[in-house]
Amino acid sequence: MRKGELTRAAILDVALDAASRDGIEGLTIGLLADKMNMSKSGVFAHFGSREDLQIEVLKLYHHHFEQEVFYPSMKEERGLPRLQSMFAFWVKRVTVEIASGCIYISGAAEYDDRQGPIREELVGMVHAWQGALRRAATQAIALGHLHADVDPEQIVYEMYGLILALHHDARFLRKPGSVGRAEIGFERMIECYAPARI
Amino acid sequence: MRKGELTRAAILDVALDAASRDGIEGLTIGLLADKMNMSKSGVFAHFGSREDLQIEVLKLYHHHFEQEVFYPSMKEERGLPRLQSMFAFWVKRVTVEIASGCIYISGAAEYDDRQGPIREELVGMVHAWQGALRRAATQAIALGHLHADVDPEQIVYEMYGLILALHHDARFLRKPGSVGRAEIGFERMIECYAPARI
DNA sequence: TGCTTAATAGTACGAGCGTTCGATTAATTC
DNA sequence: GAATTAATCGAACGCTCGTACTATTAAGCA
Repeated sequence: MRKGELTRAAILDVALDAASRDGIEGLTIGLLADKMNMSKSGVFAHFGSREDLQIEVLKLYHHHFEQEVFYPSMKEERGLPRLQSMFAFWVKRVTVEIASGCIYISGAAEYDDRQGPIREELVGMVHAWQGALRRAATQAIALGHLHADVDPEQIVYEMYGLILALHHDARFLRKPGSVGRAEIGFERMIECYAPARI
Repeated sequence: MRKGELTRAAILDVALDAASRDGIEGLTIGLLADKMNMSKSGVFAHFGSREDLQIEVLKLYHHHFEQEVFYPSMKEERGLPRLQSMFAFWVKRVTVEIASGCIYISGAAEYDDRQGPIREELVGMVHAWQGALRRAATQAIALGHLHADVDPEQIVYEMYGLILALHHDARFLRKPGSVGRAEIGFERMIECYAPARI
């Protein structure tokens, strides 16, 4: 591996950390240069522009998310177990992230009104994750783990809400006990949407 | 009313609009000056600092929120009707805001890691609203409208999650049908937490 | 080791930021 | 209408930003 690729990766690591804290829009080449003990132009040279750097950071975050949440839960058997596993890993990830922040969530707030490639990238990633959740929910319904009348989109919506509330209460309000509430809310939802008893 | 107070109010109106779109941190004196057809220093003179301006904008938003959500629902009778009314007015407000954005929500993302007076102001406002929700939920439980074993905090948590998901899906993802999902989720939660049948 | 190419540093530019200050115009009061 | 105070402007300051250039140093390879 060439040296350039190595530094580039190191910069992206630092950038991901900074973006988790201050948001994608808070990323600054000068700040990265400081943290890397490099010159601004030295950092800049690795990316064609600030926007390219921001998109690379997004892709790196997406990769981490896949590794820590998506792939592990895909090992679980299809249907409800997988859906529960997805939620559990997701909660776990957000819990760890409470000190730093989830870029999907902060990014959604930053780019809900802007347009351009960064927004597109972000929307694509969230769509991908919501799609995975929807598929798992659909399978859970098809396998009879959940009531046949339930709309999978509704399940995705409520799961997302529970995670957003977790991020909000734990990270912004710094309120203890939020993780437990997310779990209780999820269990209650699953119970509620359970198949009709015979 | 002096002329100064009038322009000040006009600036704050424009600033609230801009902050709803681009966030509190996106507020810029130069931008306001442009929109007001004034000089930067002319705008600046009405506020001691940018930070003061931002806090005034927060207070103005809080006032609107109270007028449109809090006070109307307090007219409803205590317990479940009031809680339902709070949710309904809240949904209505966020729905209208989809084009511009809710400052409580975007602010939470912007200031979850910063500190200072703006964060304090924001946290205080959200606390106040969550407190109002908790009181309503507590009353609903006390009046037997909801099951005695339910934790009021859990209800506030889930209501907040439904609204956050609405803001996320409708405003960021621009996904249709989100309002319906918020309502379905709320109704299901109420049903779930209904008092035990005799 | 020497040559070629990659990686980094240094400097500069123009723009926008919040803020200060003195001048100037407009509104209010007598 | 004159005197006084309030409101606004204009220019400037120091800062940080992304980016463009050229020079310099380090790495990779023959």
